[in-house]
Amino acid sequence: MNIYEIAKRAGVSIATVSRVINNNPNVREETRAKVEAAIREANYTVNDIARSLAVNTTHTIGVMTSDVRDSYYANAIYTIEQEFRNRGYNVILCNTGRELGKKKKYLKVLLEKKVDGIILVGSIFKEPTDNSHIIDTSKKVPIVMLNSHIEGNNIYSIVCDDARATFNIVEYLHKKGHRHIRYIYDVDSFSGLAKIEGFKEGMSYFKLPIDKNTLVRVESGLEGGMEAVRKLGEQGSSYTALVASEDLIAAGIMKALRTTEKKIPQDVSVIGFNNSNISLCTYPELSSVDNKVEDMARGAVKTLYDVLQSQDVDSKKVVVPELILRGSC
Amino acid sequence: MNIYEIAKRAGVSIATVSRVINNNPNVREETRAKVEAAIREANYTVNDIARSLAVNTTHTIGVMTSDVRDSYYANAIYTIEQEFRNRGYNVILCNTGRELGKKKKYLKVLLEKKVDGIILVGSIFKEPTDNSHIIDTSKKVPIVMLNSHIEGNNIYSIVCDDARATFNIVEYLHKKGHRHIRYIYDVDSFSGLAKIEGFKEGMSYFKLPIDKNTLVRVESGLEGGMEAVRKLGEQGSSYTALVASEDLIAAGIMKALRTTEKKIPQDVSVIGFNNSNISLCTYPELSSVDNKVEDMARGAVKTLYDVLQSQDVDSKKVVVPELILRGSC
DNA sequence: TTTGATTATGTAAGCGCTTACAGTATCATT
DNA sequence: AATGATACTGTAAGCGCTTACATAATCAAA
Repeated sequence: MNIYEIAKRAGVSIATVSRVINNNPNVREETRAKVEAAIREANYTVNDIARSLAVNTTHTIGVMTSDVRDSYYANAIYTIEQEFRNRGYNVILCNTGRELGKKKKYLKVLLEKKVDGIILVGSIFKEPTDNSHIIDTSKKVPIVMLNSHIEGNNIYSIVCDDARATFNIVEYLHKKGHRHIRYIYDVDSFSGLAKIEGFKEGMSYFKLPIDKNTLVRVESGLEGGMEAVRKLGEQGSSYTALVASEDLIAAGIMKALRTTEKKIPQDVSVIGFNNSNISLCTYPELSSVDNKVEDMARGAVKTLYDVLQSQDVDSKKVVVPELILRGSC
Repeated sequence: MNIYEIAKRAGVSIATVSRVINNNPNVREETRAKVEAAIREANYTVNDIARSLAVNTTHTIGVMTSDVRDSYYANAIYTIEQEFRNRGYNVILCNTGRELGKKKKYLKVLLEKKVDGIILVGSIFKEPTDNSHIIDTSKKVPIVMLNSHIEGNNIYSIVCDDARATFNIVEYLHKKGHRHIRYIYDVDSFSGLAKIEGFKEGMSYFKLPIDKNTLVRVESGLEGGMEAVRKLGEQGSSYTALVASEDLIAAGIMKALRTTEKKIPQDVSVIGFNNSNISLCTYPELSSVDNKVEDMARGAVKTLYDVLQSQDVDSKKVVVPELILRGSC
């Protein structure tokens, strides 16, 4: 079933059918009605692939992330999908994990599928300092990075000021009288590094002691938090506040602390990141940094959309995080 | 940059270029090398849109769900995406919410985009008993439903035996001596109804009292759980066990119970559904039904893939849930 | 060398659409 | 009635690929 068939049924040319489909005003009302009737009777739906080929645009956006199961990314992706759908675009979802090879392959596929643009959600890692795959891809299609940043001609980014967030946490804890603060983190992502930086800055600004035990690197997730408490116990170093790079780690910390004699928040304060719904499920409720992921997602969509409309846009935007205080500190 | 350009550069015909791109063995090694060199030099990538038009397949699957932010759905979608990617397919993500209108629109778009198949993750609701949009769509493209089911010629489904799960919960609680069990639920989804049914069956099988206060309908999420505890308090009816249709509701229940004099699990047991990571973040840890969402997702992908390969498949598969016992009961 | 089989390459049509351009109605003005 | 402007419709080319079919090259066997 195609445009020719409809044209035949309605007794008009294919150009007219096309005009009707695309709401071109230059069609007599009578003709339009005939065509629409034929479309309805034949249960015809336009072939967007053919259209895409003809007009050289797919109205499809590639969205890459390491893992949608992470609620932080899920939030971003939900918002991106909705916002783009409202603008008539669809989203191809790509879960890349952390392997560079997989990312490269996905980028290639997205180019082949002729997406109009790509949004990278999080996850530029330090290890492969090589971002050439992104640069190369950006030569063919605009790229917006959400909570990551690299320079490039057709690359735009929108980040949360994570460094400021950790700085503020330290500031807050310092004001509350904490002197022995530890930072627990998992991966060396772009935002992960920013958080570490802000944390260190805060510590030195407030003249708080910092040594090789201050930063504790662990596995991701709940397990990581529990691992952290174990490690700290082994080190024997004292602490009154633990800052985690992510809520799930923080939850793991709270869980593990329950097996010790330390009470939250009396003996130790815990603060997490991302303000996910987990922070409301723990007991006590977890203080956490709201890094405005929906705002970032909306910003990313707006930026990319504007680029696609050939409008001028800032190549970098920054959103300001907010520390949400709850029972855990 | 297209196949003609490459053909010119390599001094061959476009057919040969196409053969090289598609790994057709009938190409002399020498020729292949020339073409590959040209492709590399020109930094050419095949236009999959044109290919799709020519071969009438897109290698794209539409995946519809009400909301990826729900960790249950996120798990399903992650698995679906990965499994399909491994088979050379990409996934278009659609968050439909619960509005029928939105679902219809998405289905239309997916047909226009010529997806090879559609997976519906959860969420067939009772209210609109009208599933004609799904039936209609299935006439053009195969549909696999994950944890929902309707009859249809080109419709396949894979469900978890949720009724059995709730029955087993009641059985378990009964064995533990509980006599006053309440069921807290939010929406009337397909699986939601199955759970209710299994619950009722269990209650009557074990001769447990059931009246209009036994089932408590609430809002979704944490709020819903808290709402439930409030309602139960108002009703003044006694209870020693609360079964929630979802972990987040259960978490809300636990949270609200903390504001009362009731202790978990001493005074009241709580059991949730989905075995999400939330169940490990609460205190005590939440018992929950593992409804094998990854298994279902894998099954859905396999089914759809087999259909696309014109293989025979069962039109309905069932996976068996498992009750995971933790500290909350 | 000729032959026939086999392998490699090219030609051209077709996938379903958009759109520039041309052509035909329609109609108010002169 | 002739004219031009305006509104509507049709023709045909082109988007970048695949693939059936035709043709050309290669080579072993007779």
